[in-house]
Order: sequence, then structure tokens, then C-alpha cells
Amino acid sequence: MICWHPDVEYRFINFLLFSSIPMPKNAISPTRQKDYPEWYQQVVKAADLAENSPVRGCMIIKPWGYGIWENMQRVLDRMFKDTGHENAYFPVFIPKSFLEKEAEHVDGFAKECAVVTHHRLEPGPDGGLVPAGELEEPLIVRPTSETIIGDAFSRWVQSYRDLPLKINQWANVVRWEMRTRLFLRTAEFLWQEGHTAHATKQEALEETRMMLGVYADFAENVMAMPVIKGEKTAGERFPGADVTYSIEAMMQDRKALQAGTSHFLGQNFSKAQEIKFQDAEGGESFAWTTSWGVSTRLIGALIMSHSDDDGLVLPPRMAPRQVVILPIFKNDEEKAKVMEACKALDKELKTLQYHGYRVESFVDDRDLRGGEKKWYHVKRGVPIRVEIGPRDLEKGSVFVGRRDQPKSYGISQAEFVSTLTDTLDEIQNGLYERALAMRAEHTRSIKSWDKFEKFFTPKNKDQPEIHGGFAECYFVDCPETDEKLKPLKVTPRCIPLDQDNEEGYCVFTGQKTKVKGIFGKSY
RNA sequence: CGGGAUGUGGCGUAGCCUGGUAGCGCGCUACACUGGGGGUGUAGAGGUCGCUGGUUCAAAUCCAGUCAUCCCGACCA
Repeated sequence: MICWHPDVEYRFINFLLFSSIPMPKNAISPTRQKDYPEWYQQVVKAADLAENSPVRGCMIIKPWGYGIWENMQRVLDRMFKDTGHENAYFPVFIPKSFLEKEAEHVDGFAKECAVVTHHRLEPGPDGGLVPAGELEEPLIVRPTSETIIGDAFSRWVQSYRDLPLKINQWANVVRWEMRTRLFLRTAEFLWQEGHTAHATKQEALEETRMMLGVYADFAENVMAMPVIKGEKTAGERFPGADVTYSIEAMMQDRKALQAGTSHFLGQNFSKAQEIKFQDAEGGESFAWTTSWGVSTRLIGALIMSHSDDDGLVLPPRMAPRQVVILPIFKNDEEKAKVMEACKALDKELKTLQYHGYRVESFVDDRDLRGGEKKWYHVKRGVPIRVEIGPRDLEKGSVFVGRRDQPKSYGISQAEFVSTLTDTLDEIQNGLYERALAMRAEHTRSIKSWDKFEKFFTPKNKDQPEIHGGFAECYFVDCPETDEKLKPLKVTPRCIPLDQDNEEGYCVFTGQKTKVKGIFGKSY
């Protein structure tokens, strides 16, 4: 600068601050890189999925979030029925004595049970209401329903002809957690729990694995979320189960999320609750039972699998609405024409079928500024935005924005409609491929403790950056292994069902073994 | 339940150290301009500073207690 003058400098700074220098702008702050947990919270908020409730640890699921859950329910419910299950409903309250029957089960859940001790409120001395009418036997708000369903099963099952018994219920459960996060861990959550009883061990085991397969199929093909099917180690097993299987997914911060579990309960619950039957030979046997479940946690998994720094990204098969139509006009005259065209397109799109269901589209004709409206839908993860304005009407075209890519493009309306379901599939598959590539990039086969330790240690200890991932290691499931992992906050996620059966040495104990496990930090 | 922090209009916050009855941003309302993009301007509405008590002429500001929330641990879908 040749001559300096305060005013000049002021204008220069002003220019820098307010002129239209294009700055990379994201709808969500902070970004994933900067503060992943906070990013997650902001996405939930910006997409209007849920909010914290007046009751600590509980959440209010808002329409857009509940819409996702309804889609999950719809698809899963059909899958359950296709594999021979029926829905039923059991009470939210469980007599305390029921929970006491299975020792391991008690240990697992007692610490986090909500207990009902009274059945009435009376005016208190200070004007408020105080509980009165103490119950003779306290009731537990179900943390899971093995015990109360098992009790029913014990009455329903008499003969081998009553088996198998395959029941599912959609319900809410309560677990009084210390620390909660929307969708990932809440004190009350929605889920489905399947409970089955079988005449033979073999059949029960097959059921357990089949349902694990159903979950994996759903996660990968409907949620576009790649998962690893595997068995849980002893330390991670469901309280009271002989074998616990799970599907494990990698989130974008490279932490693992258990997305669904399927338990082989052996005869533990049937013996505790006397689920027994007379077999064909006239002898008396205990049934073999299973239980399996997924919860609203899947919504958390969905968010963290695909979303970006502009907010939620929904795979089309999960989106409550696949298409939003945005009318663009300047005056009433244009509005009339544009709205007519929008409604016609909306109607036409709704006649299309996508994976067995109607395509859901809607016209957003709210009186909002264009940009605001666009970002509203970007943040909510609507897969496809269609803009229609006067110019498009003349050309018979539409302007299309896809949530999975930054750029918009023009296309003839006829072509848009005829290729819509293909485009949706392209988005759906693209999201899966992207998540799969991300997981592959951060999965390592690790053979030494040194490398293992390094893999899971952040460079910056005070403000840990996103690091680690999945480590695939030979290991022996024993207390020594668990102890060694503790300081790293790494846990065995699962023992994958796919094993190559080659021999190696346990990374933690040095013992010879054929078993490989997946290790990671987890939610 | 251990360690740390916070509690001010719908949301986010300044003020608190050095007491003198609240300021800002976003949002909201109205109008105008603008209109393929989260724009601009003008005018408004909205709080007594978590709760209780104390110190003081005077407290959002100091003290005590209490409740709630958040973060870090132990526990967990």
C-alpha cells in the first residue's frame, strides 16, 4: 500500500469481512473433524430428529426422527413375519420376583432398573403431591422382557407340538443409564425384542443365527450400513445368555457401534422359569430359548454412518420422504402456474414404487426464502430436492439437487420421473459403498502389541483427534486379554463368523490360537 | 457414586473478580425492498438474572444451603 489512511484500512478490513469472498460454509458447526460428539448433537438438532425431554435421560422423538423409526419398523416387521414370527404385546411392568429368577440376569440389569413402589398420589403437607399406597411387591419397569415373556411361555408350552414358539414385540424399555446421548443411549428407548422357544438346541441356535442374518441384511441393504457379524466374547455377553451374536458397524469417528444383538439363551431361562414340554417319547424337557433385538439406537447409527458437515444424509430407503419439491416464483401469477406443476409432479411421483413402497414426495410451499428452504431440507437429509420455476415450465425441465453430491443439475421432467427410482438406488448404493470404503480404510490386521497400542493411541492426548479404527487380531478370550485392553479403552467387538482358520499368536497373551477378533473403541 | 464446571428473555451468551435494579447475537412479529437461494432495511414484542436464606442503604454480582444440568470416570443396546 502506497499511502496509508485510517479510512482506507477500515474499508479494506470491511472488504475482507463483508465482501463476497467465497468461504467454505457448512450448515453444521463444528465439523466432524473438529468435535465429533458435538457435531453429532448438532446434526440431531438441525435435522429436527429429537430433543431432550424434561425428564433426565429421556428423549422426545420428533416427527422426522419418528418417521425414520417407522420406516425401520415397517421393513423389519415384514422381515420378522417372513421368517415365521408373530407380534404380541407384554406389560411394561414386571414383578420384582420375576427378575430374581435368573441370577446372571439380575446382576446385569439390577443396577439400572426403574422401580414402581406406589400406586397413588396424595396431597402432601407442603401443598404438593406425595406418593401413597405402597405396593406389596414392587414392580420393575421392563429393562428387557425375557422374564415376563418367559413366564407366559411356561404356560403356553406343554407339548413339543407347541414348539417352536416365535414371538416379537415392539415396545419401549427403560434402563436407568448414568450418561445418555440422544438415540445412542437414552434412559427410555424404543425397540423390538424377539423371543423364541424351541425343542432342540440346534434349532434355537439356527434361529439365533438366522435373526443375526436378518439384522445384517437390514443394516446393509436398507440402512446402507456395512456391518460385521460375529460372536461376543464372554465379557461382552448378554447377562444370562450362552452365546451372544452382534452386528458391529464403524461410525465416521472410527468407533464401533453395536447395532443389533441376537442371543442364544440355552436352557438358562427355561430352567429358571420352567418352560418345559413333553416330547414325542413322553419325556419331559426344557425348551431352548433365544432373544434378539434392535432399538432406536439404529437411528444414531444411521446418522453417524452417512451424515456430513451439512447435516443429516439419509439413504433413500430410510428417508420418510425421498423427494421434496420446491416451487420457485416471484408473483401470484407465476405462483399459480408453478404450484400447479408442482402438485402434478408430486402426484405422479407418488404413483411410483420403490422397494415395495410408494415413493414419498411432498411440495414445500411454505412462505420461506428460497435459500433457507433449500438448507432446511439439506440439513434434514432429504435424498432429492426438485426445484420448479417459471423457466423450467417453459422448457419442461426440472432442477435437481442430490443430497449425496454437492452439485445440482437440470434435466427434463419426463426423464427425471422415469429414472427416479434408479437414481434413488444409485444414492442408496453409493452411500453403502462410501461407508464400506471408509471402514476398509480404517481396518488393520495387527499382529503385535506395540502396533496395537500405537493404533489406538491418539497423537494429541489432551484433545484426541479421530484415530484408530478396527483392528483384526489373533487372540484368546481370557481375563488377561481383557486386563491388557482396559487402559487403552479398547474392547473386543466381536469374533467374526467368517474365520479363515489359520493359526497365529494372541496379540495380548502370546498364546497360539486360530481365533481372530475385531477390536475397537466403542459407543 | 467419585473428580470438574455451569445455571441470565425461545436458543446462545456479556456483565459477577472491583455490589447500585440488565446488554448483545440468533430466533420471533409487522412493514418495505429483494427473489433459483440460508439476503437487506425500519419498527416492535419478550427477561428481573435456577431456588431458599443471609450480609448490605442497595445483590445477577458477596456468603451459606439447596435443586438441576453438562463434562471426565465406573456401568451399558
